[in-house]
Amino acid sequence: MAGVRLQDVAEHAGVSMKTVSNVVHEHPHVSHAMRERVQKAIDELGYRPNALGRRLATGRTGLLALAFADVRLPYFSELANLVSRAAAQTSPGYRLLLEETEGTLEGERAVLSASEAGLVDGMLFQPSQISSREIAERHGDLPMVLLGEGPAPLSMDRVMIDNVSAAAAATRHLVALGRRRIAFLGHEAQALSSTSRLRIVGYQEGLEQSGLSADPALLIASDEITPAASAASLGAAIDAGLKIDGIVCRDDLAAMGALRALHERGIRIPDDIAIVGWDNISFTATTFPSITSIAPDLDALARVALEMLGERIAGFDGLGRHRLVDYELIARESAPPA
Amino acid sequence: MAGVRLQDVAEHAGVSMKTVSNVVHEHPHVSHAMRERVQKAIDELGYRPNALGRRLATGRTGLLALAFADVRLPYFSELANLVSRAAAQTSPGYRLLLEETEGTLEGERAVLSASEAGLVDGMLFQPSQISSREIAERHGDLPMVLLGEGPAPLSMDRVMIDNVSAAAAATRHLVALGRRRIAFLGHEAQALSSTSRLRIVGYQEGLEQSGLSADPALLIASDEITPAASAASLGAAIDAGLKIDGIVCRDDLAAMGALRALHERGIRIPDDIAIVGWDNISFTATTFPSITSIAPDLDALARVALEMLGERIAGFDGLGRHRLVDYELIARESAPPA
DNA sequence: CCCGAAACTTCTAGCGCTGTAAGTTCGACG
DNA sequence: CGTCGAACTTACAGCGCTAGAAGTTTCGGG
Repeated sequence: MAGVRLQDVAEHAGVSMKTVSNVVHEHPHVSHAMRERVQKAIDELGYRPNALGRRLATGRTGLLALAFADVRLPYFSELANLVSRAAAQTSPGYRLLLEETEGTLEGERAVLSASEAGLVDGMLFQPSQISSREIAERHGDLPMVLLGEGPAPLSMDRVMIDNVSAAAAATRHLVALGRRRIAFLGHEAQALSSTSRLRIVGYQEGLEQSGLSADPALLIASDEITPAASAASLGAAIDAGLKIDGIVCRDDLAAMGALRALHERGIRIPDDIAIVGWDNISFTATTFPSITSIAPDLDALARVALEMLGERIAGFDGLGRHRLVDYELIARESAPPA
Repeated sequence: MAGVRLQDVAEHAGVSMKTVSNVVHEHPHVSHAMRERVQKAIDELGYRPNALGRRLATGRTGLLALAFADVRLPYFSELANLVSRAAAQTSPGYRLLLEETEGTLEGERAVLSASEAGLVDGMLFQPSQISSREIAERHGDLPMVLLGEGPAPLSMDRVMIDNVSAAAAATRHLVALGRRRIAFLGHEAQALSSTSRLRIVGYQEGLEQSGLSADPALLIASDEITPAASAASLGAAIDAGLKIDGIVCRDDLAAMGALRALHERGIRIPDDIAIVGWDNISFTATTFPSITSIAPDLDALARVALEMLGERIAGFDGLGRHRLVDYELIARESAPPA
C-alpha cells in the first residue's frame, strides 16, 4: 500500500494525473463514468494523497502551531484541547503542532524564530517573558495571534479576558460574603508578570470599589507558580501572624496550595477564610472544598483567536486587533454565593 | 523578507542553488570564501529554508504524531510534555503533532486512517477502545509504537509498565499498613478497559500474596473516569454501609475523588482509610492529604518509545517488541511508609 | 453535413529543495 | 608545458501534487 502515487493511479485507470486529482477533489466537470473508473483505481491501489506534495503545490500546510509555556499546566491543556477541536472544525480544517516555551525567554525566542519557514500556516502564541518589541520583530511574516494578557505589540492581534475587571469582581464577591481582610496570593516575588500585575490592579480596584483600602502587607507572593510554593508562602505568612478572612488567588494552582496550607493548620474554608481562584480548571470542582473560580470563556477565546488567525492567513494585513472575551465567576464551596 | 527562496539567494550571491544548499547544510568541500559570500547573501535576504520543499525532497517531515484520549487528563499532558522534550532532543529532532481521540472508537479510527499520508514520519499511539486487529490493519505503513496497556497486536511495538505487578505492590503497601478490607475504586462499570482489568488482577494478586482474599463487593466502579464520578460512587458505597480501611485507586483522579468523598463524611485519611493512587500526577503532592501513588517511569517510557519508533522509521521491520518500563510507589500522606 | 460551443481530459509548468552526475578550475607532477 | 586528480561548483532531474492552458470529443443548430 505504501508509496502509491497519483501517477500510479492515473496509469492504472488509464487517465491523466489531473483527472485523478479532479476526482480526488470532487471537482465538477468530471463525467460519472470517469469518476467511478478512477475511484475504482484509487480503491484498488489503496491510494492516499501525499500531504507534502499537496502542501507544496498549494502553499497551505493545514498546520497551526500552538505555543505556550507548559502543557502540564491545566489551563494550557484545557486550552489546547479546545483549540484543537475548534481548529479541526474550521474549514479548511487545521491540526495542531504543540510548542512549549517553558515560560522562558529563550523558549519564547526559539518558538518565534524556528529557522524553517512554511511548516505551519499560522501560530497562536501565549507569551510571557519576551518583550512586545521582540515579538513584533521576530515573528517575521508568519500569521500570528497572541493569547492572554502578556506582552503584545499594537501591530498584532490578541485575545484575552479583562483581568482587571475580573479580579475586581472576584474581590467584590469576597466582600459580599462579609470579608474585610482580603489577601492576594500567588504572584511572582520578583519580575511580576503582566498577568499578576493586572490581577493585582483589579484586586485593589475591587477593594476600593467596596470602600476598603488595599494593604501591601496582604500581597503574598510565591517563589513559583505552583500549588506547593503558594502553600508554603501562605503558610509562612499565617504562621507569622497574618490575620485574613479572604484570599483572591492569582490562579487555581495557588488556590489549591491555599487549601492545603489552611487544612494543615485546621483553618476552616470558607468559614474562617474564603477563597477565590482563577481559570476554573477542572479540579476546582472536586477539591475539598470545591473552589470558587473566575472562568474565562475559553470557548470564545479559542473561537475568536482562530477567526482572527484565519483572517490573517487569508491575507488581512491591518493593525492589531485586541479583543476581550467574557469571564464568569463560578461560585463553589470555597466562597459560596452571597 | 517573505518568500525568499534558495534560488534568490543563489542569484544574489551569483552561485548555483546547490552551493547555497551546501552552505546551509554545512557540507564539507565548500571553500571558506564561498561560504562567507553565500552566508552574506543569506543574511542580507533574510533567507529561511522552506520546510515543505526540503521535506518533499528528503522524504522526511520531522514530525511525529502523539495520539491519546484527551490532553486534559494530567497523565497525558505530562506524557506529552516529556515526549515533546525527548523528541526534540533526538537527532534528527522531531516536533509533535497533537491528536486527541476522546477515547472513542471513532476517534481512534480517525487517528489511524487520517486520509493524507506522509505528513508525519511516525506515530506514538495510546489506544483504548479499538481492537488490536483493527490497529494492525489500519495503521498502514506508518511507523508506530503503542503506549500503555491497551490493545496491541503482536506485530507492533509497545511500551507499558507492569500493571499487574504495580497494582499488587500498591495493595501490599496498604496491607503493610495493617489494612485488611481494601477496596478497588474507579474502574468502568461496563466495558472494563484493559487498564482497569490488569490493575484489578494485580489488586487481587496483592491481596492473595498477603493471605487475604478478594471480595467482589469491594470493587467500586465509576460511571466515568473522573474525580467527580469516583467521589459519587465511593460516597454511595459508604453511605450504603460499606466498611473499608484502604483503597487502591485505578488512577489519581479516582483518588482525588475519594479524598473528596471521605472528607465530606468526616472520615480521616489515612487513619480510617488509607489510599493509593496511580500515575503520580503532579497534584498528588499537594492535595490534603497528599496522595501515595504508583509512579510509572514516564521518562523511560518516552525514551524507549521514541527509540523503538526511531528504529521503525529507519526501516526496522521485525516483529513487535513489547517492552516494560519501571514504576515506583511514592509514599505520601494518604498511605505513608509502613 | 459542417461549425462552434460545451463538456471533458490531457499537458505542462511549477511549488522549493536535495542529491547525483557532470563539469570547471587549479596546483602539482612527470 | 601538457596532464591528472583533488577540490569545488554547476546542471538537472526529480520528490508528489495542483492549476491553468491547451487539446479532444460530443452535440445541437443552421
